[in-house]
Amino acid sequence: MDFSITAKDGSARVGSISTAHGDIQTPAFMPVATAGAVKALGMDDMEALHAQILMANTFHLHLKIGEQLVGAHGGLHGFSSWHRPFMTDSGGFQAFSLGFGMEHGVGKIASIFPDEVTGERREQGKAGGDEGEAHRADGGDQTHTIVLPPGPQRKRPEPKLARVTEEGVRFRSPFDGRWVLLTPEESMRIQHTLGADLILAFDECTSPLSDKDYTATAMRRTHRWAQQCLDAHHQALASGLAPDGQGLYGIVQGGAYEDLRRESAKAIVGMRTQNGIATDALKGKGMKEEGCSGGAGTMCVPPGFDGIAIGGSLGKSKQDMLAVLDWTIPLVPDELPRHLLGIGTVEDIFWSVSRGIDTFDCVMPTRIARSGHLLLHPRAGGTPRNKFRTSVKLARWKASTQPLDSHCGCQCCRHSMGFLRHLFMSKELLYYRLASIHNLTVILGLMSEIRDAISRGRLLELKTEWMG
RNA sequence: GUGGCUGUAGUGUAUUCCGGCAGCAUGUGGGACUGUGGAUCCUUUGGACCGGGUUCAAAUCCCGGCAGCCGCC
Repeated sequence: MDFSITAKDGSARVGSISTAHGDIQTPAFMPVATAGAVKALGMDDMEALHAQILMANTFHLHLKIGEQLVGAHGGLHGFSSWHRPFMTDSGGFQAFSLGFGMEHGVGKIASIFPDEVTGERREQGKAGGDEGEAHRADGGDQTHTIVLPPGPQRKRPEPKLARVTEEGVRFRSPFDGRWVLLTPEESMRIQHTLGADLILAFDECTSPLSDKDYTATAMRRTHRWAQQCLDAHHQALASGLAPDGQGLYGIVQGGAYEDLRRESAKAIVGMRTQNGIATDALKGKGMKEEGCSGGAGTMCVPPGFDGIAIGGSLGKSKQDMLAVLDWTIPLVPDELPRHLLGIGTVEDIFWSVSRGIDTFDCVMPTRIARSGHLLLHPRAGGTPRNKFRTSVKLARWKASTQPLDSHCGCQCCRHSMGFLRHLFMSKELLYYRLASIHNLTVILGLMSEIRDAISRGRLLELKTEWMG
């Protein structure tokens, strides 16, 4: 993959990520296609929406069907018949969120503060917080067990478990209960087989409720994993086990702690493959980045990550998240594309793009669609106050003969709100499809407006139009 | 025609025997949801078939209607 910038407006930039399956104009939003399909929508829909790239999920594809079967279809592209770019998540986040975070209702940005995890993890995290290479040989002793008591309202009686060791994450599959071990090498192998255009390093996403000691321990472990991912990836590229041109993003962690975020950004940005493979495939990048003009057969600096993703806990508020971006982005060279994992409300997109983020993936538009919320363009009444959304089930829509946004032009907005509310209340399948189309129309349309505005040097005006 | 059983939120039920603040589920109305969760959570609303009697007090006991179900003629 390759990345080039074509216009800038402040720190915001318009660029293009080129992949084997086409280019992605940035800033871009990736709809999430967890199991290879965007829920409720078809590939024709995604093309009509002008989606440029989809985010699929290693965790689900690995556990539900298995990467071998996907590979036998010719990878994600052949399997799903989506012939534009794909990105895959590493599976690390889900190992925690599906077995951990969701039990407490804690997302990437904490808004509530339930009881923290039990003391066992804390004590061990503290005891192991100072190691480096020393523990790699006996990772078994470096076990962090995260045990979650069932919440007061939970019907499920058994606490969930996620065990983190130097080796990787061991957890119970939420689908069939079996024990699964995910490691950096395994995540890379799975993602190579799935064959997405852009893949992510395997990382540990800590909770916003984790203390600094544990966040630091997890971050440094994630850095060691990142090195393993980078090495495994270049080995696979060289041996042909990974698709040509497949790009690997490193992930910056460090929670909401400034020194940790800076440490992480420097580590990930500066990381270079150590596997010593000097092939033609590797030469170009190393020479270009470091301005080396060595002759054939010589390699000055081995390649690092193709892009940088910002992940993990983004703090306890929007301000915390913006601070994380302000600490991290200046340490990422302009030449690398920057992805912000899991973020994607209208406000977040504006704040992040203006700080130099290039790509987003987020379940928000499609998930809230299915639970009855429709996004509002400013011309249809969207404001930060209403979070640019309305609820389709509000009683006031019951008798409405008007569409949500008569200027929208999407399939959903050809129908009256009264009809849409009826579909939702009746749990008609058509509702999920129409609502998902509408919400993606709004978000992908916003990205298009943003690219256009940056090119014209009027991002601030556009932001004012939307945010007031 | 006759005997028995049953009538409790929009729906399904608990409490009835032995009278003492009518509970639960679902639905309705409002809210939450950020590397997926058609899930889930919070909150609000809403009820003793009708009429009479006994009692300090009736969903509960008694009488009469009405309705439904089952059996018999």
